Amino acid sequence: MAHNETLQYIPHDSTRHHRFKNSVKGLMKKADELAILCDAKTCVLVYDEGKAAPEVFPSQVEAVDILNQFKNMLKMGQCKEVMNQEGFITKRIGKLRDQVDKTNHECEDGEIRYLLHKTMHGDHSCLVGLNIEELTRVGYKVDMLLKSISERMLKILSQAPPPAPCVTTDIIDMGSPALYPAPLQQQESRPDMVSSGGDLDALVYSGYAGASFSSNEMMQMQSFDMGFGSSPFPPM
Amino acid sequence: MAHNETLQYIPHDSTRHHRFKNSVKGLMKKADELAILCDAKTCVLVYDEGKAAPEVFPSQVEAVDILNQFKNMLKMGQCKEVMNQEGFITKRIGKLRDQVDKTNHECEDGEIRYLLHKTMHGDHSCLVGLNIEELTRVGYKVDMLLKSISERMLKILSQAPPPAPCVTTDIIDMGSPALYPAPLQQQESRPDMVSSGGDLDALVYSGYAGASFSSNEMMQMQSFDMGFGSSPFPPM
DNA sequence: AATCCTATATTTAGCTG
DNA sequence: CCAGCTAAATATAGGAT
Repeated sequence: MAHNETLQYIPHDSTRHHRFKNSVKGLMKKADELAILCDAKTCVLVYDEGKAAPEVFPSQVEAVDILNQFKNMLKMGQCKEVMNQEGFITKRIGKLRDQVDKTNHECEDGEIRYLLHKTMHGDHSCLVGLNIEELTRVGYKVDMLLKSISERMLKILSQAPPPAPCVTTDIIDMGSPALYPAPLQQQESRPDMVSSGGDLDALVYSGYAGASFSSNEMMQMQSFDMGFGSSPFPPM
Repeated sequence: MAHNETLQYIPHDSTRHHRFKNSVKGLMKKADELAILCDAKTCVLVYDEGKAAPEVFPSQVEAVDILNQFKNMLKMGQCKEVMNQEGFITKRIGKLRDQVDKTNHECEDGEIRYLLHKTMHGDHSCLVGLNIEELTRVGYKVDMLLKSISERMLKILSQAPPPAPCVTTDIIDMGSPALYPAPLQQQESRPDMVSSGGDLDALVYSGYAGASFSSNEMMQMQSFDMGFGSSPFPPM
């Protein structure tokens, strides 16, 4: 940076773009140095004005790792903030967290699955009675579900069919069982399930025409909606 | 960095720590410059070796925003990578994504809730038949649930009771209904639910002694487990 | 747009207090 | 641990290809 320049937005496009490129390069280099010299995990994201894809260091996959670590830390860190505000209970909470770690291993998954099951039916009130440990376990389960969904998205996208058939303005039908016979984990038919892939796909687009769930189940599902803000999955 | 120094881990503690501090400061300054001069959103995370809390720029809250934006972009961006690999279908996929945006608004939530409901019962095979749009909607629902859980954790932690009563090596019982009467969203009792807070709490600690769900439901829950990797919620 | 060039400004390592 | 100092190294702006 020039010594007496007033550090404000550069209006001239060419100059600004030039600067952007160089600054990003510099940032990345410094980040790399730091990571190597001090064995630090560093992550840099830079979104150019308006652009959708950011510059990323060290790489997208490593960045995601570090970002997850960060989000995880934040969740646990909320604990620490409270601690600092109320310094006198710091030690006690530390003890409790150790205790939580210990009891984590003593609990079986069954209870958590039950709580998750209830919550998915819309009964968020049942979360009210839980402590950190239990919420974490429920959260973990939910996160596994998210991962499963993400993996499905990736698989579908990487299986994108060559443009030979059936694609103009119609919605893509990658879900068609003819094109993508389900690899799937479990396929025994249960009384509360419609069979699989193709049927569901049809179901979605036909507005429930063939659905076979009870109105009781439907009510439970309706009550699941909550009004929270920003999410990796946009509300659309 | 000295010009001919071989860019490797600095073994001497004091020197390394000094370097760490200065480098972080430099990184942050550069990041700030870049953000101002080019109106870029920048985010820097640096984890010192072993330390739990990273250095963060520009701030924790802004970082979380940018990080969410990044994760969101990645999900949608997986599409782009495939596009680049198969350049000739780029335009077609672009069209399809527009179509997806359009149909997003035409679909009611009901179908998604139904799919989510099935998935939560362990039937991940039903995700196989879905396209990006639908997976995104399911993912959004799940994410709302994660948020709800996180909020509960925060609430519990910020309500951490002063160390007056009942805390030595026993697990903390913040969930006790006497201390934290449920504020709750919905409380009509349904045939498939045990009532709420206190009962559940007891349920968890007593190993299902009073649970009132069918063995059929239990089997469905058992099948929910999946084997995926890293998560903001540690497997414990 | 990407690269090279170079004078100048800024950053940094290693000390010293 | 922090702050100031200075020589040396690096980064940057602006112009040319």
